[in-house]
Parts: sequence; C-alpha cells; structure tokens
Amino acid sequence: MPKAKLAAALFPNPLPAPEDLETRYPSRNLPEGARVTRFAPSPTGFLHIGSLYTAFVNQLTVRATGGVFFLRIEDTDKKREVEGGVQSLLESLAAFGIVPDEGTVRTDVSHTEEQGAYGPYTQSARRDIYQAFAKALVLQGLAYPCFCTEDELSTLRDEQGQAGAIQKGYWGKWARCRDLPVDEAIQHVQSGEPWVLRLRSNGNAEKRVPFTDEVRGKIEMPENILDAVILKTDGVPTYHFAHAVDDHLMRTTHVIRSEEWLASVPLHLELFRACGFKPPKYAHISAMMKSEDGGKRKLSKRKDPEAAVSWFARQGYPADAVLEYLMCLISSQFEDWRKANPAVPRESFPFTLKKMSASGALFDLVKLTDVSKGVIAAMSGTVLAGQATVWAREFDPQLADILAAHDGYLAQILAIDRDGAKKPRKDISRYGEVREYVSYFFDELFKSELPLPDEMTQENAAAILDAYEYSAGDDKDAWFARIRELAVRLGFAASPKEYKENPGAFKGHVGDVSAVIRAAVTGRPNTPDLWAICRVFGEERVRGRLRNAIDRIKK
RNA sequence: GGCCCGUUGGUCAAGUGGCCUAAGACUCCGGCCUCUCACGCCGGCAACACGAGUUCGAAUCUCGUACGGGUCACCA
Repeated sequence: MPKAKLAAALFPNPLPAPEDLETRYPSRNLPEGARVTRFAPSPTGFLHIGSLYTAFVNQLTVRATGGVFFLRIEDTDKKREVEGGVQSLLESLAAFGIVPDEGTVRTDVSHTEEQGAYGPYTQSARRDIYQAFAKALVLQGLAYPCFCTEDELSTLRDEQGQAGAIQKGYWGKWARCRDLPVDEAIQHVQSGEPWVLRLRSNGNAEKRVPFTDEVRGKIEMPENILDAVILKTDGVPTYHFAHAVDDHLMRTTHVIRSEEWLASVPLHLELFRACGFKPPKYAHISAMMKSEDGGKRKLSKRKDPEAAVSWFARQGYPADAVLEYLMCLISSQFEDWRKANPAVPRESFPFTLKKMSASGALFDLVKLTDVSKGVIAAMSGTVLAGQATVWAREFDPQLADILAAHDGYLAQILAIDRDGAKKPRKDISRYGEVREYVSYFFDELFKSELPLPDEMTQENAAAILDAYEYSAGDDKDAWFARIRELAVRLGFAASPKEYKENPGAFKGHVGDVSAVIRAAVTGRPNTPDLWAICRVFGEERVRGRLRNAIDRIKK
C-alpha cells in the first residue's frame, strides 16, 4: 500500500475521518427553497465597498427564503492579517446592516463569538478538517506532494513564457513532482524537506466544462488541467481547497462572490468532484468600477479613497443611503419599486440574481448624493439631529462641543421646512454638510455678513432695517403681511409680479425687502423659511441681529 | 499572449425577433411655482461599438472585428 504509506508520512498526526465529518455537519434542515449563502472576507480590517456590495447581495439572497447567511473568516494568509481586523470588519458590516445568522458574530461592542452548528467559522481553526480531506485525496492518488522550490517554479514560468502560446502553470511535463515515485516522495518527506500538496488533475484541455452562473447564464470553459496547490508548506489550505471543503461542510447552496473568481470555477468544480462533494450554485457579481481618463477600472483600495466603506462614514453618508444606492445597482427596477413603496424595508424587494447586471457599473457619487438627499429628507428634525450629532462626535469634535452646549437646539433648527412638510427640504446629502447648513444659528459659527440683492443700495437697506419691527407673536401670515406693508410704505412693490409689470415705479419688490431682513438675520442670501428661522431664534436674538446689521451699514 | 466575461445616451439601466420614430432614473439646459434657496411640476439635449450573415422583419439570434474588464501565485 504505497499510497497509504505516503499519506502516513505526510500526515503523521491523528486526523478526523471524512465520514465522521460528514455526519458531524449534516445537511441543513431548512424549508423548501431556502438558500444558504456566506460572506467570506479575509481579516485585513479594511472593508471595500465592493465587498460590502457582495455581502449585501448574499444577505438579500437569503432573507426571502428563510435560509441562512453566515460569515466565515478566511485567515489562511497570515501575512495579510491585521490586528483587530475581525472586530473592525464586524463593526463595519453591522453599521451597514449586514448581520450574519451564523459564524463569527458580534455580541456587543467589544466581544465576538461564534454562532451556529457548522463551525468553526474561522479557517485557521479548521486545519485538521482540511488535512483530513487532503489525506483522503492522497490515499486515492488524487493529490501528491511537490518539493519544487520557489526558484524552480519561477524558472519554470520563465521557460513557459518563452515557449509561446502554451498554457502556463504546473501541468504536464512541467509538473515535475507529479510522477515522482512514491518511495522517493516518502524519502523527501521523511528527510524533512518542505512540501506543498497539489491536486493531481485529471482534466483534459480539449474537453469543456459547462456550468450555469446565476447571473450570467450558461458558460463553458476548458477543463482545469493545472495541478493546483491545495495545501501550502505550512499545512494551511489555499483559497480553492478551503472553498471546496468549507462550502461543502457548511452546506452552502449559493456561492455568490465577485467576478474575479469566475476563471477558477473549472478548478473548483474539479476539486468538488475529487472530494466527492456536490458543487454549489455559483453567482459571480461584476466588480464596481471607477472612471479614469475616459476608461474604467476596478475601484482600487490604494488609489480611491471611496473604495473603503469607512470613507462614506467619514463623509457622513447615512448607511441607509449607501444601501439604497447599492439596491439601485442590484436592480434597475428598485427605484420604481421604492417610489411605489416608500416605507417598505428593502429586504422585501423582489430580488433575483438573474436580474443583476453582468457588466461592471461605475460607482456614481452624484447618484449616491441624490439618493442620500432623499434618505435624509425623510428623517424628522430630531432623528437627523441625532444622527448628525453622532457623526460630529466622531468626525467634527468642535461642532460636537457646540451642539452639546445647546442641547436640543439642532433638532429645532433641522425641523424647519422638514417636520410635517409635504415637500421636505432636500439640501443635505451628508451629515458633514450640517455644520455649514446650520452655522448661522450659532453665534459661535455665525459670520456677520450682509449680502444684499443686486439693486439694493445701502441707504435703502438701512431704511428697511430701521423701519422693520419683528414681533415673535405673529403667525406666518401676519409676519409676512407686516413685511409687505413695510415694502409698500418704502416704495417697493407688494409682489414681484406687480414689479415686473411696471419696474420704473418701484425701488424693488417685497422679495428684495425680505432679502435684506434675511441677510441681516442669517448673513446669507438664501435660507429656508425665514419666519420659522426667526421663531427658532426668538425675538431678542432677531432684534439683536437686526441692530448689528444696521450698525454695520452705518459704521 | 492563452482562456473567460462584457459592450444601449455623460452615468445607472429597461428591453429575451415585430408593441422601439428605444422606457425610466441621475446629471445638464430651459420654463412654471415662489419673499430667497431647496423641493415639486412641465419640457429639452443625448444611446443600440463596428462589419457581415439568418429572417418578410434584429438593440434582441449567429459569426467576425474593435474596445473594456477579469484571470493565468504556496493572495484571497
């Protein structure tokens, strides 16, 4: 039994039996049609907007079916691992409403723990499981140890590079260790030489393997012929092997991942077959792109700050806005649906993988901004104030201090033209804009300027401010009637229409008179409803601002 | 370079052989509403990558070309 000897030399330590693993992780008992999906990031501590998108689609796929969405940590490459990466990953995901049913789950802000019966969900803790299946492969002659060094491999690549149009990689006559006699292999192992384990591919490049991608439809590719590495020198599996073992044992039904994996499907299919597993369904989602120099390219972690979801938080885009935007990318029908169902949770949207676009979409910040304005417009003043305050505490401490000194004030300000309005204002797209939006309400931030309309002279402005008397008791109609009356008294038209009909007869119109008052109170040419603003200020502060403006003109 | 995927207005996209003189949304430009702005409403600009073929008929099917993207690691 030479193969058994090889297997024993390769794996001297006791390992679970594959059959036992099968019974330990039985088929899931789920309702008909329920799907099992997963999100499987490596813990680099950096959540890419594209990863969020993928995770989101995975979760969405499951929600309507009563299935399971789990999180698996792919930490098989210790070089890329980052301290605290898992924790920050979970936080980022949770902030965007991605909450797995199983796997490594956050239980509170400082603590994570595994949930579910198909664990461990962290690959570094599954070493024995991979090795058990790897050993079984060796026993069947479907895998073999390879002793080629990095140098040998790179000269192999050089030779292939010069050989022209041949398939690159470890196969055929290039696969030197493939046909190493078993005795020799055992000797190498026993002498302590480092080795990797490779799949002994029985693929044929002339044959084609058909499969169905859930978003792209039928695809045909040449069979895999590469003797891919499945166990690295340190005994840890490569992505490909871990994918086969984990997604089989965790009973994943749909592997939804980014497009870059499409090319390795033939390998994955061969791995599933070699292990005796039934392959899952695949869906490959196109990557998010960014336009540059007229072309498009993948959003890059290094070059594009907006590739990181943390960027959106810093800018103050509500997580909800990002998700709503992502929904637009997931299905073009979403916007219509949303218009018809403004308050329905997006999980209820009838979503299908098939409807997803097979081409990569440019990430459109302008569109996000529009969506975000809509999301923020739907918030009450109190809610918006709360969100903005939370944002400020993290990203604008000075603002946070000012807000804290005026408890409840921000909510009053933001309620203007918002709470109860049929057409709430849509001029804030990010929490980061709130500071500028409300600055004139706070004496600490107010810039005393007096932007007057083009035709308005200083004398006329002074006359208006001298004559104007603010009374906090007026309702909106009375308030405006007072301004109109003042306008007429000072030689301004009572309405813009009247002015337009006979411009020569007036100094201007009510709008100009209001503009002067607005400028005096707020320092700005445009604002939300001035009457409401003045109410929030209170009589004393309004009069104070008016007086200051007069002094300014007369100084 | 081999293999694979993709290509409808500036952007996201509907469209699965006749309903397409090609929908909708964002942007941009006009106008209306209006005390300003924002909103809202009305209108406008703007596209089937190219070439062959199949067909009575093609954005839609086939082939080729071009362009874009992915992949070819002991990274995922």
